[in-house]
Amino acid sequence: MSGTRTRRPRGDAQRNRERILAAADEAFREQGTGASLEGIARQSGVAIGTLYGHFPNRRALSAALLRERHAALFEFGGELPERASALDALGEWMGAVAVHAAAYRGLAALLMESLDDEASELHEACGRMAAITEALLTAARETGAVRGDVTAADVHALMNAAAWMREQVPEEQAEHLLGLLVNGLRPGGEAGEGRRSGPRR
Amino acid sequence: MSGTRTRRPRGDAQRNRERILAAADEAFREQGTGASLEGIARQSGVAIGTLYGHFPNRRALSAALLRERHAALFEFGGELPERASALDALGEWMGAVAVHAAAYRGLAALLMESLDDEASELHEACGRMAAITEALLTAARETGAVRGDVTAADVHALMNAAAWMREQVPEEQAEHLLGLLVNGLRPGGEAGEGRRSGPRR
DNA sequence: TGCCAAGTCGAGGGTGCCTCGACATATTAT
DNA sequence: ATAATATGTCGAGGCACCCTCGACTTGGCA
Repeated sequence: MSGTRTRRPRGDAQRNRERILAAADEAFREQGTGASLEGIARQSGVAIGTLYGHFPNRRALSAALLRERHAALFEFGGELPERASALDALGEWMGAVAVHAAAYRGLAALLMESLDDEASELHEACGRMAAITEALLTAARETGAVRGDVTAADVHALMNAAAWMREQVPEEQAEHLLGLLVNGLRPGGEAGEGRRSGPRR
Repeated sequence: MSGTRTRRPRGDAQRNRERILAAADEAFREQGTGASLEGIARQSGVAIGTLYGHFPNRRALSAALLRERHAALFEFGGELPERASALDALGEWMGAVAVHAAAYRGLAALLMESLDDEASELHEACGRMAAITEALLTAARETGAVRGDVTAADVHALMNAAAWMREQVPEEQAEHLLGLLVNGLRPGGEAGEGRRSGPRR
């Protein structure tokens, strides 16, 4: 009857894992989530097989890389409701997510598809993001600052679109564009299948 | 002194060119602009070298594929000013471009970077798109329906973001999201560096 | 009919993805 | 210490793709 059912993880494995993560962060930052995994392995001084031993695929690697980052994001999101106006809180949240999702080129697309894909390593994180979005959106809607026909899924898409744009234009313009996106949530030109409607009668 | 300075182009070349374009259209449609060129060559029953003989690179192929499509788009854009409200015209234009840029996954990104890249085969098309955008935007701004701080570059980014989203969500939602984007152009929450400001005055 | 520019071919060198069996070694038990 | 073995590591190898280039073929024309 052994007390420790599993061996302690090997020290070299832990070291390698960390070196791979460091190299991957640098590569993804510079070349996007499509960066060469062989290059990352090379950079970490590890064989390609070792990299795959630690991370079975590209998404697993991204997910590991994003774990802490996500934690910080969620914490920030949790504190937002105490902020000034509900619309401001929502806007800040969208900005934070957009910045986050623009960390690596291609990440926004990854997050976008992971919302519905249960198999994705990023699915859980997306779920938590969605919950925060939902809460902030509901609060904003209740103050009448946001159109009634805007869903959390819409906001998710818009945040990621903001991140996508951030990959393509200078930061200053990206900031401005985010302002336009948030502005679009406000009541005004309800598309409307027939009825014109105001947010809540 | 020959009258015809150049030989008539060979018939087989013309035929091959067309078969390549047809295969490329199908492949891009299904797999995005990143589809395998070797696969396209295979599909057209042509050797890979032949494909490269006709189109020196992927962008040239996309550009050829888009030429007619672009012509139709520009014509539509030219007629728009005669439409109802200036804001509606702008909205319709944005929708048309978004649909266009979502024809192939990845095209929106291509169009985005081609606006500034003079070397791109798509640069000219982007320029014409920008001119139309500019005209419609100016008209809309003059009616006071659009915020003063919105530039044509902003609209370009937004249209392509709409296309990007269209690649990721169901069509119906995409349509709705476009409505939100257009709504964001309207006066209301001018970002403002410090001053809160009203739209004009 | 025959010349030859225009077009076609596909091997080949480079890169990347991912798998898998052989091999190495850190940890634990003796 | 030493051996036993679970845990890691290695990198060749099969496959796909990109793109180039020299050898070859063929359609248009005189």
